[in-house]
Amino acid sequence: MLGPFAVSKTFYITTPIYYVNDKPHIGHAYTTIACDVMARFKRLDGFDVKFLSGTDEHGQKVAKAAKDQGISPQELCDRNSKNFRDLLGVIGASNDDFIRTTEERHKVACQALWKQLEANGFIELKKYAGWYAVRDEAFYDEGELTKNADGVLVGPTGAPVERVEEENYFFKLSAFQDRLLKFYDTNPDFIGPKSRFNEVYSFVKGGLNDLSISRTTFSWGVPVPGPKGDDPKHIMYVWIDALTNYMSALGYPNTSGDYAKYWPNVMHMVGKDIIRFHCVYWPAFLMAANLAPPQRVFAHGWWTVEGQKMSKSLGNVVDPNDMVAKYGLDQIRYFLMREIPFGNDGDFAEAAIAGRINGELANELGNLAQRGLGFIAKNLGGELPSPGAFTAEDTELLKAAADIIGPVREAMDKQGFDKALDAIWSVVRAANVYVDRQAPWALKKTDPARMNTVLYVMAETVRHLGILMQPFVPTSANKMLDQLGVPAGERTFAHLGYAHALKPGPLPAPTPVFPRYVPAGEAQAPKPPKGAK
RNA sequence: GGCGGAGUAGCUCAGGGGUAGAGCAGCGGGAUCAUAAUCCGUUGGUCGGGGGUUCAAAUCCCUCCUCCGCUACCA
Repeated sequence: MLGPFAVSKTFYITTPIYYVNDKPHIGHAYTTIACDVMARFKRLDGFDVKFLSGTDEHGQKVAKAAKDQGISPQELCDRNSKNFRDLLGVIGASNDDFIRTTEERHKVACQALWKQLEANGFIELKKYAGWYAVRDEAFYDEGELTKNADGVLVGPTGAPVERVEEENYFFKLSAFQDRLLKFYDTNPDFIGPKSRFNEVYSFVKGGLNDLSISRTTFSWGVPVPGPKGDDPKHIMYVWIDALTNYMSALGYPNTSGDYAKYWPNVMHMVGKDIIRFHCVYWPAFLMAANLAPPQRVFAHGWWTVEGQKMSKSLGNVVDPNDMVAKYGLDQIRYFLMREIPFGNDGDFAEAAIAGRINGELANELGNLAQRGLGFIAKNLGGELPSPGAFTAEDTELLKAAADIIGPVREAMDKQGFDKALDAIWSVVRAANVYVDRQAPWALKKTDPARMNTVLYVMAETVRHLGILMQPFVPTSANKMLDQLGVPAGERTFAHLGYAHALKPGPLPAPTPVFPRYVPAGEAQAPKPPKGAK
């Protein structure tokens, strides 16, 4: 199956904008790593890629936090936005841009979109009276309220509510039910995984209410544009502000340049908590402005920690900095992409992480490279030998390594990271079997020419694996390719296959690429070999 | 309450009318190039319970139980 992006060869991928009041944790890292893997994969596959991340900086909670700390909201945003920007570096993200909703380019884009929606007749001013919870920044219906133990009226989240009468602008979301359903029908790949598609579909089918899109009770936001400059009373409320970031970063309302190049060839990666906003509101906003909806939204799951929900009160919130320091960056990236089918929830457990690192990265892949390159270093003076004629076994392995990009690409087009790695691992395992069967250490005495061919086939297979693993473990994969002497410009998927095979000659001294992980406090002593007396 | 998903080996999961599968863990063996890694073999399951359709059901139908997601509503 061709992916939705196969036609135009540009690919725009976004993380959500992270709320500056939050502290970066493994969940943020997960979303961003998934985007980064996609972005790197598409670049290696010949796409012109733009990868965006950023921070969401408006709202009452930010204003209040700043006030509590005696600083301006902008100061607070500057400080906290940096935490997320720093995280990108920590996890090796290759983003091309970083957008902040307090930037001028974003204000311009939001106001332009607003004016377009207004001109098209989809915004109206309505008096609204309702129960408002400051803590949740949300209105609740009368029926949703309960009295808590102290007799205070609270919303479904337990947040106290107050009666508020406000004049708000509303977006006529209700007008889009049919158009959205038709859009889903004709774009069955719009939402992944499939189960989320069905949820969104049935939500829209159940009917849509108009959406309040402005606030007058606080001022930390993008001003609503009026006929003569900004409306002094209203600021835009959350989603119309937040979602627009994806277009602000393309230069909207300028529809030439990046906008023309990348929109709507975009994929939004989101957590499952914000799927409705991306799959219902966002396409509706865009349709209302005569713009094309995005091509795909993928909602990923949550991580528990050792089987428990991650929460501040449990004190088990995983700091990405700690994890990277403890296990290694590529190791964490690999674990997060490999452990679960993307879209499912997963468990961030020491035993599982160690198992993946040692069993797969160190033992199977890392050791494969090291046993081959180490052999060449020790027995052939570090010279990659010239191969002789290939046997059926040689050809079979080389072909498997060269052809696996097909299934890998197919998996990646559906964000099946685990499936892609599964496919790559079929080659890793085949290569280890090959080495055992060919036994170059035995050929050393009996048939050195054949030994040379076997070592060459090994090295060439590792070259393929190095190229294929770059999106997932960029540093380590490139280290592998360095050790094979593969030039930096010859590491894309176009260089898979025998046409770009390794040239015999001197290689740098090999060192193991994926160290084994030894849990802190555990003895370094390895378990005794099987059959040891 | 409604809609949807799930329940298969110790663990994580795949399969979806025709002899129950993979990875990990376990057990046995081989190899000794390598990060004590690798390779081969193998134990293990009346496929959530019950009923039905069928020559044949993990698979289709009914029903019940348990878990999860979305959604609605009541006081």
